Amino acid sequence: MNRGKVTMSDVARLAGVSPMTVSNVINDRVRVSDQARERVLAAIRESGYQVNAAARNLRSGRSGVIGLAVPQVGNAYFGLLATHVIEAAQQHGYHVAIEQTGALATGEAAAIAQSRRLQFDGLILSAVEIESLVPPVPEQGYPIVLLGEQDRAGRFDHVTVANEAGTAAATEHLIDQGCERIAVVTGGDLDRLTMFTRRYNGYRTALEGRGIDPDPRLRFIVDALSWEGARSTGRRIAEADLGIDGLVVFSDTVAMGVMRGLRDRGVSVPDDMRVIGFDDIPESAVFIPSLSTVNPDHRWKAAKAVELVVARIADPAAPPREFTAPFTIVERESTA
Amino acid sequence: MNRGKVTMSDVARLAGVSPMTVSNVINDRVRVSDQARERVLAAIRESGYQVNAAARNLRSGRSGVIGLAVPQVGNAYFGLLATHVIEAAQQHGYHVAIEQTGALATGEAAAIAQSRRLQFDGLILSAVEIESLVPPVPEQGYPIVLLGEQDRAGRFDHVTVANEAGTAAATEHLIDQGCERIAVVTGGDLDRLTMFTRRYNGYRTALEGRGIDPDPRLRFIVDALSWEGARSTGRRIAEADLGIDGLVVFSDTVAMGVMRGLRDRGVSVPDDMRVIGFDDIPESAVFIPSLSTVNPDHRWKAAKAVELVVARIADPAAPPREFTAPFTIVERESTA
DNA sequence: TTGTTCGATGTTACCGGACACATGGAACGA
DNA sequence: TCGTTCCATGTGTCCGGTAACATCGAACAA
Repeated sequence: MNRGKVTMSDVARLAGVSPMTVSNVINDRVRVSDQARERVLAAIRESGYQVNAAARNLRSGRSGVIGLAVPQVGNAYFGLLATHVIEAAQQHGYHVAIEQTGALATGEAAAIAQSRRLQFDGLILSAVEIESLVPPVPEQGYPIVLLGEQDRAGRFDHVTVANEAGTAAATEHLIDQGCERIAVVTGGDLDRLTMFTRRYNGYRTALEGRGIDPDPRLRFIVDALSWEGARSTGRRIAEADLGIDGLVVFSDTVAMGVMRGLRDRGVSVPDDMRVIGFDDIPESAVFIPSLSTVNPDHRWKAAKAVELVVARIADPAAPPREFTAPFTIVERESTA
Repeated sequence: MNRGKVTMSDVARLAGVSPMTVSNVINDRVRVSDQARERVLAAIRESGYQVNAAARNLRSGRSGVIGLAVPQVGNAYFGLLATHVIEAAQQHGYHVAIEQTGALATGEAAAIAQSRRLQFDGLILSAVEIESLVPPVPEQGYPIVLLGEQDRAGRFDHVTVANEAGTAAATEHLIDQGCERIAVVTGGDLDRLTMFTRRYNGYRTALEGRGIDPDPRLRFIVDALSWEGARSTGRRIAEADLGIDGLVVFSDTVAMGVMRGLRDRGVSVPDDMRVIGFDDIPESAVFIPSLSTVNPDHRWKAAKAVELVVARIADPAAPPREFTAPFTIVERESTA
């Protein structure tokens, strides 16, 4: 049993055929006689041959790997996403390599460049700053699928979630539960049309649809996109003393941090204040109290994104497509 | 600005030098005159040249990528680990590709094979089943560093956590807080010397050290390594009605699931029962109640693992080394 | 002046596959 | 019997870099 240094020629010699026949057997390309095939397979087994991905890649121009760039792998939401993407990619015969962007425009640009450099056949980019990339995405012609975020310019395939409709439904759920002073927690600045803005708009739309006038004082921006940032925001909300009895939060992780902050100040969920999140990460069902949320079919999203990348790899010239994942409202203790 | 099809020869032609000089500039290999270097750099900028990783890899035999294989990326602990490994690898000029093993022996074997096939220069394997691999790890000679788990046969470099000592300290902390009937939650079967067994042993050792006779009825095996499995185990513990007032759990995620199960049955933490976990994932500080736990310096672990893999890539023949991460006990609400 | 040395740069071959095309023999029709 | 067709397999080349070695000119010593 040799150690990785067996080449195709070695196998060919062992099997008494030409290297090309070995290649044909491996890739199942053209018809090979059963006899030759079996001799080759035996030789492969015997020698422990493994194809050299670099060589194949160099010649064929394909690596069989698609990149997945997310802000942070440590975040529960992205971890969940990654799991599903890996599964979906497997079904298409692709391998997934995960990148981190740090939720920065520079990180996203770097991930795109890196993805090309490492010969990934395509990239699924869970972008948050794609709009602000300067120059506006230099990498035309390279298969990129945006996940989660939309691309106003329509340059990319993308799979998005029902940001507005989902948040609106969440807000309505709070209203249905009897909440009358519903606050919202969002992030970033609202000048740009980011995920934050879209979800905030969903909140407003729902209130207005029910004849409630949105109170600007009830809009809270997280101090930072971290556990601590969410927690301190929760404290701030508790201290604001604005008679808030319902809270719409743009993500489950932040919602949990906020609930923790509320708890720090003695505010009880759902007795004093009902809270609903967005994402339905697994932790949400376990948290105390368990968190009501919007579930944007993760598996569907991942499968669609992979499907789109694979299609684009096959046909780089096709017009970009857009899909929105279906969602459902999950009712749990936090809004009981 | 061409699109990724610029080769080194193109750059060379543009700069009026030979491809080799371009290569030398890029890799900073031998002395190149400042004049030539600048012309080459200008040509690279102008043409938008990017090295073809596949070609470089094929010729040099190195990819600059190290693999990180973990049971599931969706798990908070492994997500955290991945974050730190990515950071540490960056400092050594390496890129990280993440694999999933599913915590299965077959998955781990596949990850090793895959890692070689994809030309990763080395692999950091967060293994749980490495001992049961048959044949006992076929991939000698390939740089593999085990993370978290030990390797009894001493075949691999590994970075482990203080499983026994950490759990013992956790148990002692409960005793110090006044607990008298301390149960333990572990996983898998205890016949093999897995992480579960080691942590369980730490629990026993601590009890015996304090003159307490371990009661076998106070040993609970999680129903499954999932949120639901942990939760139902928590319910089971509550229903057991064994006068338990302290609980040592082998991981934070499972501890949270268990606390959720306790809560389902009306058991209050820490009033009725104190709970301590292991890992100190970020969520533990946010959970309600916040979870006391053992913190096995994640950053240190990741940095060490990367350091080991880099060293092994440099010298495959060096004798395997072993390191144990330092730990601290973090006291929070769950044991207050 | 001429030979030596040394640093900068060019030349050659090769890494390990896969594509395009060439070849050769069996099967078949006329 | 001979030419055609077709299928299985082999040959040559190239993918885009880089290691090893060759070369060339300037600086220097004798």
